[in-house]
Amino acid sequence: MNIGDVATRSGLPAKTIRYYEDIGLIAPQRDLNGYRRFRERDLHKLNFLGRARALGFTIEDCRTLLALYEDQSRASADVKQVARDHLVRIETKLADLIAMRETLTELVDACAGDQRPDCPILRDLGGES
Amino acid sequence: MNIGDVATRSGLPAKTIRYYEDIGLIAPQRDLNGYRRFRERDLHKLNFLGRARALGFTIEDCRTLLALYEDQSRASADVKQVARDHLVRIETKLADLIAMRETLTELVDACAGDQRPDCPILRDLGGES
DNA sequence: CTTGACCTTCCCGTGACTGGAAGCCCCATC
DNA sequence: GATGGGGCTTCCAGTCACGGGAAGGTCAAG
Repeated sequence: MNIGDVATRSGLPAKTIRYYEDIGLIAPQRDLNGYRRFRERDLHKLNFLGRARALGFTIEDCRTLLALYEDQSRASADVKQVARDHLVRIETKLADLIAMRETLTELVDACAGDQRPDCPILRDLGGES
Repeated sequence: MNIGDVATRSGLPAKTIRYYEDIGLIAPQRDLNGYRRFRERDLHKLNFLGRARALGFTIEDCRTLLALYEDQSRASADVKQVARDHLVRIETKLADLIAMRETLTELVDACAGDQRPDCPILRDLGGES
């Protein structure tokens, strides 16, 4: 398979796949003409990466997870720890976003949204609450 | 006031304040020695920016909001639109994060987290659901 | 006069890509 | 055999909102 094929089959942009090779997540072979040659194993890794990224894992998390995936003597505790740490990051972000949403919703609701200049949103941002 | 003073009083790092000048959000005067000289008005703007950023508005949003703030003939509808657009972005991110949290929570709960290699998290990422 | 805290500019790095330019390679068609 | 078009390659630059750190000027205190 060439890069275009794995791009289609993995759903990842070719650019991203090249990037993943750059940073050492995958190591496809090369044809004589310099083209990357992907095997099923590479495609499988890319799918793994796509799913992990979709769950919000960082690239470094992905590197760790991929190593654990390929390590038959891993302890599931190590995998679980990576996932749990990530879950904590997600919870933190969620809390931040929920707080923002609450404040913003209040402000938006309080704003008339007409032609007049008077605006509770700007009053709040300006510190004149 | 020098930059250190406004940094303390606004809660923004000096680096950030210089950056805001770079991109034209503020325009403090200069002393003869080249030091930035901030007046109350500048500090007020920085507080405005700090609050807007804390609500997750992008820098470009902040630029728009600041312009509206200083425009006495603004329509509150314009402010409201910026806020509402931002709210939509937040809702989208929230939905994404909540979906991630759900999947991750399920996977973490299903993982024994012991010394054995068997792991539902890796099975899922590997596509062997 | 020296010390140390401040200030200045400048450049590089972050994360995870994305866009684009310049240039091969391969296959099909005329 | 020329040509056209699509796919592949590398490399460079940009994104967003700063942060780190170097090299050097400035200022007030002791």
